Order: sequence, then structure tokens, then C-alpha cells
Amino acid sequence: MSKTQINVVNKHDRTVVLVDMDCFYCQVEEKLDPSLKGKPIAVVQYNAWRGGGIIAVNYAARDRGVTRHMRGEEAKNHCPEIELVKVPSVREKADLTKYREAGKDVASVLQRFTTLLERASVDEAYLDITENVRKRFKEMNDGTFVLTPDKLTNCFAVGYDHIGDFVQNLSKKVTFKKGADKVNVEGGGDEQEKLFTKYDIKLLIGASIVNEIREAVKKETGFECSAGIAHNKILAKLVCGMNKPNKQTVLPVKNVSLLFSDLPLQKIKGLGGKFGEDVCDKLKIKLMSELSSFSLTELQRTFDDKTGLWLFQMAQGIDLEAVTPRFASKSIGCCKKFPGRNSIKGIATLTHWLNELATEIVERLDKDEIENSRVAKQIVVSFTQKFSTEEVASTRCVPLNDIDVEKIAHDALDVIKKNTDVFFKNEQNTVILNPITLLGISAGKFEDINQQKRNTIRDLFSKAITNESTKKTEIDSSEPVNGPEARKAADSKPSSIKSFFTAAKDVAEENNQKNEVDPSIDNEFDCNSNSSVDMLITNAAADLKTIHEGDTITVAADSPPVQDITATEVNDTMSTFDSNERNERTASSSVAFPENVESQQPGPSGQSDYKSSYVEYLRPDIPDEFFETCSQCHKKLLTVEMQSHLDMHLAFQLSEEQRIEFRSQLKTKTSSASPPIAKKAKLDRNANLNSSSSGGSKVSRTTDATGANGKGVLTKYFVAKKDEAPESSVQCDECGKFIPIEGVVEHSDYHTAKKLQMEINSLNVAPLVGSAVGQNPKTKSRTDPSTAKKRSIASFFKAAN
DNA sequence: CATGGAAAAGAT
DNA sequence: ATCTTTTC
Repeated sequence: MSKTQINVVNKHDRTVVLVDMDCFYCQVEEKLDPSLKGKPIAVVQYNAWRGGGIIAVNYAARDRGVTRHMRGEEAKNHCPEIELVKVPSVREKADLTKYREAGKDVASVLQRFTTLLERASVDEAYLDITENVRKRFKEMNDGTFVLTPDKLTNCFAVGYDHIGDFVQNLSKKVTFKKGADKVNVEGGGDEQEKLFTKYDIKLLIGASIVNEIREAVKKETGFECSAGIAHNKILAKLVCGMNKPNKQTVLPVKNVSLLFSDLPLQKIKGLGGKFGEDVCDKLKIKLMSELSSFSLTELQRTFDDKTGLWLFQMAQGIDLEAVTPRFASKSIGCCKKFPGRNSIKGIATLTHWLNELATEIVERLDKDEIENSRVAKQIVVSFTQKFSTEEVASTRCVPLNDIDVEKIAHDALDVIKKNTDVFFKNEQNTVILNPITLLGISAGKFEDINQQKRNTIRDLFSKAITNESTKKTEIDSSEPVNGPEARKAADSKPSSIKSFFTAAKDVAEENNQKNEVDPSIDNEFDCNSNSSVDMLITNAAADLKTIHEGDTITVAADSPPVQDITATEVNDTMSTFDSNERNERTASSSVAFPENVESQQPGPSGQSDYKSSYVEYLRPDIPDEFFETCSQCHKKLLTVEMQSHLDMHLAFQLSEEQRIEFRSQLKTKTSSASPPIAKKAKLDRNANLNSSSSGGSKVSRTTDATGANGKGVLTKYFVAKKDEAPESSVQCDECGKFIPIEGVVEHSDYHTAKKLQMEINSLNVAPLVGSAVGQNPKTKSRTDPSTAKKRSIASFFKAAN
């Protein structure tokens, strides 16, 4: 961490987890056939040719040198006793259904821990557990949770031989002081280092949560997984692979540079392909550590604006990409290759395979409609043709209105034919001139079923409805559109919903009264801050070195639980957001959550509401004396984070200057003249950061145009909210946010819908399914062992605190 | 002819 | 809308 350290907005605020199932397909097969347990196995598809292609290898077989990328026969050579499990073929095509189902089971368990779950693939998911960490911290202060060594089994910390060393290291630096509003870090070291320590505590607490998550996954699905715990997605992902299987790894902030010091650049997600190679070539480097010796300007000159910034940040371990909640995939597709002699040369063959593919997607779309209350509106047909020596890939889209095999297959054939001037070779129009080597059909552009109903109704009566009712419609539709959540509820169980609302409101009003009697926030700082967390950590550190499975170690029994620690104090202690995102403090005791205010207004979709407010997911409240005013933007900032903030201004200024220069260069050239780089992969991450020029209000006066797009996101970062704390608010038990009393019903609506949807999905609630979508006997009833633990709907609205 | 199938996301 | 890249 030398001079190149430029800190951009809150790089350590979040606690992000990547959960990755260990050799997932193998585990699925082992679960289905327990006799395979303990044996070396590999999952293969199409075992006709050379034993089939291996798509998964369990650890017993890996120990014998078997790897992916081998054919079944080679695997047998390395490990004669290996069991090659064949993935089932349906319609002469590999059928991955059981793995998808198993993946859903796992994700359903994960989803119980946070709604901020993003499925990255069939066996991987990102979780943002920032909020869970905050809650647990509160529990630790309350004495309701004790961080014992057994909560960190199978847990590793990058840079330490043993997780206990990490804990020990932390506990030496951290104490809680009476009346202090935040973690007190002692000893030498600058503010930055103290901040790091604070962030490490979050990671440690996160690790204990992840341990429980993985335990739940194992208990309820039988599957084992590994996890990475860090402050962002890329690091979580990176670190997840470091200890496997059935282990988890946390990445302490200050050890990022240690990790990068010998890390091949290609290991970073997004740099594994041609682009990563290009970066290495152009910069003449191999390791991540070498990347950090380039300035932002250099990187932006060598690549483009966005890419340069991304690389620059990545070199510091910064990745600001949000965990975007998504359970269901955005597209459903299938494809099949027909290599070499297998290429499709006749229309009959083509028709046949299009029908096979169409059959599969229809099957999957039907199921998807029931599970996710949505219908695809578009089909994308992909096909590759052989033109003598060259393979030419094409994709064409066609609108999708009814989910019908014949129709889809026909449309697909149609669009393929239309693609080439001369499609047929012979006069009978039966032989294809350019044989087809790949066929694919994929469905996407999903629309919510309930949303569709609303739309039709609105269309039908558009002339008749008043402005008022239009507004109402939009409010109703403010649920996530892309996500699986928050659907179907209103139509499938209206009466219940209504009673929930009533109950919710009652509870909320009650709670609000309580709230007003509560001691004010300002008084909280007078209460005795306990040292329990410190003790817990210290003791845990000491014990961790010698613990064994099953040991029970009680710590902090001597620290009396402190009752008066409030959420606010916890927030402050964990200081989760950059101060320029904070609200002005108000005289009232309520904490302002502007995103809640926004969410009650008619807006686009719940999804985008979420996205734009995501940076405000946590909104702590901190007394004024901890703030300073930034000389650049005049925003109030945490003193402790001022230096980082100023660095950020500098970074943005630099990036803006680059951009202006780049634009003026562009204008002098003709648009058609594309530099050789143009063909390169341009990884565009962090649109929000890039557009942040508008945030530096001082800097970007000249180029306000960019602001139009980026403003919505950026203002969240840079503009302090003005409105603020509703007089009376109540904390939502679900998400921890403070809801103005008059908005409780709408807010509850959102959670209720989510929960209902989850129940409908994960339990076999036949009546609900039947009434919402046409009865379908094929409806899969996945059993959810968590049923017993599931909370009652009513409890969602239990009074906060 | 040979990992193959699948999905996301960005560029244009 | 189509093509490309990346990843598992």
C-alpha cells in the first residue's frame, strides 16, 4: 500500500460471500446413489466417444490425477476404479435437469439468510450479508450471540496459518471504550489501518455467519460447499477457491496486497480470457501486484476509460459491483453441436432437431412459468453454418407469444432459412447448402404474469381510468420484475394479504408508540458500552489454536449483557457507509432512510428501485463531532475517511480530464476509423463509477451531458439527502430499515409478496399454485426441510426491537 | 469432428 | 438486434 493507493467510495463497506458447491454434479450423483460415496467418480456426458466428456470430478478422483478436460478413457487410465456416471440423455441430448433442481434447492437455503442473493451459475451464488453482520454485531453486544471458536471451524484467513492467528491479531488492536460510538482501535498505525481493523471485524463476524450458512446447506440438502468472504464479489470469488473442499476463506483487508503479490493476473474474474492476456502483453506484467504500479492515467491511456479505471481499482482490490438479487436466470436455453460429419445437411434433420430443442425449452418454460410467475416473450435462435472452411455463427430473434413446440420450431426454421440468400443446395429444397454445426434455442425477455394482467387491464381501460388509479397501478407494479420475488401473491391469496396488511399496520402503530417513548439516540452514547465483543474475540483467539471439533468453549460469561445498546450505536460502531452518503442528522430520534420514502412513490420497477438505492442499504447515524466538511464538495464526511475522500476527488478529476481529452480526440476522427483496440474486449464494469463525473460537481461543469444518465446512481453517492427523518418511523423486522409509519403497509406489501413467493416456490402449496397458473400435474414438489423453522408470516411484522 | 452445454453481460 | 467474450 504505497502511493498508488487511491480509495474510492467505501470499498470495504460490504461483506460479500461467494458460495461455491464442491464438484457439484458429483455430489448430486452421490446423493442420488449413495453407494457412490467415498469412491472416486466423475460425471461424463455422451460416453460414446472415448468414454465421454468429463464435466465434474470428485475429490477422491482428483487425488488420483483425474481432471476435467479429460475423456472418460483417460480418467480410467489414471484411476482404473473410477466410476463414470453418465448424465442422462433425453432426446439424444444431455439433460441437466437434476443439477438445476439441486442448485435451486441449495439456493433456496441460501436465500433464507439474505434476500441479497445473486445466483451466478447452477452451483454458485453471491450473498451480500452486510446486514446480517450488522445484526450479529448487535447480538454480540446484547450478549445473545457469543463468538466461540466452533463458529469458525474449517475457516481460513489469507495470510495466516490459522484462523486463530487472525482473530488474535484483531483482538490485540480492538477495544471497546465506555461511551465510544465505534470500534476503538489502539496502538500505532494510521487511521487507514484502524479502519482496516474495523473492517476485518466485519469479515470475521461474516465468517461466523457463513459457517452457519454452509452448515444449513449441508444439513438441509446434504451438499457441501466452499465459500469466500471478502468486501466485494471478485475478491470473495478469488478467495473461495483457495481452500477446498468444504472450507471457507476470509480475506483480511490488509492482506490483499500479500495475496496479489504472487497472484497471476488471469486468476481474477474477468481477466481469465483474451482480455487478461492482452493486459499482460500490453503492460508486460504477469502478476496482480505488478498492476498496481500503473497510474490511473496510464491504464486509461492503454485501455479505455472504463477499463482503465476498473483495472486501477482492481489492482487495489476494489470492486464496486453490487450483489444484484436474482434467483431465476434471465434466459432459458438449450443448444447442441453437430460437429464435422454430424453437421446437419438435410431439412428433415434440421426440422427434427429444432423440434427436439423446442420441446426442451417448452418443457422448461412451462416449469419456469409456475415457479417464477413469468413468461418469456422472445426466442433467440442460434445456429452455426459451415461455409466451406469457415464456420459462421448467427443469432436471430423472433417474438414469442405462445409456448408451443410446433410454433417455436417452425419460427426457428423460418428465421434460419431467411438468413441466407441461398439456403438449399438442390432443387427439391431438401439439402442444405451450408451444413449446420450448431443449433440453439433460447428464451428470454421474461414478463411477469401479474404484471401482464395489469397491463392488459390497463390497456383495456386506459381511457377510463383516472390519474389516481394510474398511480395506484404503478405502485402495485413496483415489485421486482426480473427477480423471482414479489409476484403472484396478490392474485393467489388476496384475502390473506389483506389481513397481513391490517395486522402489519396494527403492529406498526403499536410499535410507533413504543418508539416515541424510547430513549433518544443522543442519550445512547451515555450508556455503558460493554467490552463483550472484545472479550469474545480475545478468548476465541486464544482458544482457536487448540480447539477441536466438539469442544465447547464459553467465553465472555463475565461480561454482563448490556441492554441499552441500540441499533444506532451498532451502526456507528460498524460504520458501514461513507459519510457523504449519510443523512444530515436531525433533531428527532428517527433515522432517515430516504430509499424508503422513494419506494413509496410511483417508480419504475422494484428492481431498479432496489438497484439505485442499494448503496444506501445501510444508513448509520453518527454524531456531528465525527464529521468534517470536504473542501472540494462541501459535503459532510467522517473525519477518519476524509483522506480517502479527497483521494477520490483526485481520481475522478483525473478520469474526467482523460475523458474530455479522449472525446475531443474522437471528434477529430471519422467515426468509422476504428483503432485496432476497438475489436478488443471492452470490459465495462462499474458504469456508476464511470459516470461519476457528474458527482464531482466542481469538476464536471463542462460535461454535464453524462450526468443525465448517471445522475440517478451518482447522487446516491454524493448528494446528501435533504428531506429526511419522518417524525415517526418503525424498524422493519425483515430488512432493518426504518419505515415511516404511513408507509408501513406498502413496505410490508413488498416483504409479504416476497415471502409468499418463496413459500410457493419451495413448498408444495398446491392450492396456491393451482389458482395462480393453470393446473399442471408436472409441478415439482420439492421438499424443504426448513419448513419447521420457517417463521410465520405474521412475525414478519413483529415490532422492531 | 471432439468438452459441451449453458448463461451473463458488454460492444456495436 | 446481433455478435463477442467470459465463465463454470
